[in-house]
Amino acid sequence: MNAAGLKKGLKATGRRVTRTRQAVLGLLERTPQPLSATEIFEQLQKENVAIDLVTVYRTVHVLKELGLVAQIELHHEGQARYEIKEGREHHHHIQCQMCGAIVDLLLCPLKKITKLIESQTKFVVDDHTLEFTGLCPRCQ
Amino acid sequence: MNAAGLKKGLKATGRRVTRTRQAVLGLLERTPQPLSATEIFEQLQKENVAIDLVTVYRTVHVLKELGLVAQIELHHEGQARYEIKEGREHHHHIQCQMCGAIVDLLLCPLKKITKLIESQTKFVVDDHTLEFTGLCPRCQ
DNA sequence: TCATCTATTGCAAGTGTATTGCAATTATCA
DNA sequence: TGATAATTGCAATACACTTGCAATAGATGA
Repeated sequence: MNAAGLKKGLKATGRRVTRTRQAVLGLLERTPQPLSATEIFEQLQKENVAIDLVTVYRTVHVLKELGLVAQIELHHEGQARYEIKEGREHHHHIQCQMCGAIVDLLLCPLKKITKLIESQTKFVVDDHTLEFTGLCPRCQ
Repeated sequence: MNAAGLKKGLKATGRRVTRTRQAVLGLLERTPQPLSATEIFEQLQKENVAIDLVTVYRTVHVLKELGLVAQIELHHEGQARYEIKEGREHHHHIQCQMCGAIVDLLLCPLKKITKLIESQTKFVVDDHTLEFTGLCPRCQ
């Protein structure tokens, strides 16, 4: 686990290194798919890590602030998911509408398009979301 | 108002032409921005159209099924918005993170990219979401 | 026009995700 | 080790949206 990065970030912002923060970060690091707060909660329960769902929410919030974790919102899912950000390229996702599987897309095609949008709208673009849905090879 | 389209769609699916359905469609047609269910509810109240919030939700659901209205979900807004679909090109939006203003983007750059993603992931892509956030000219 | 049938509506209650207040707990540091 | 302040768990709350059911109101045929 990126314990050093976690510790450094927490210290730098006057926060404490706790069991639960380490457990949540550790779980996200060893899970390939983005997890929802509920999934984090349930998985840690299974692993006998005592943690409240409220604490999961507060923890992912902190991890986001430290830049260690990214929050993603998939199409019509009605809940946020979290994944490790540190050491990974900016990317997007595709989700199967049958089985719910989530796969990373390794390209983000929006850099050029962002320039175009800025000149068209006179906005200063700060961020974007891009998510695809469809059928995965198994569910076709 | 596209009363003909509404009537035709409703009849074709064994549904009834009601005051509330006409009122919701009419409001969406004369409002340039996408509206949330609560905003539809409040605006119709102002106009002395008696309607319950529950009915707004049920109505936009029907209008979506008829293909007359599109549901959009902006970045971190936590609520869906609805806009007229009929007669309009497929498009996306940019929202100002200061004042909340929503502006249409007149291009969708994802047709070519969709092909690429399909060959990369072996998914069959069905839909996508793409939303930008930033600062509008006034708020910069 | 009126009666009948059934879709639609409003109200109340219920879901599910996420947040907040506060007292109890625990990490940190002298 | 003991003081102090951040963190946690629990209960309550907020908010978007949905569901059950009785009352209402379109649609249809006589």
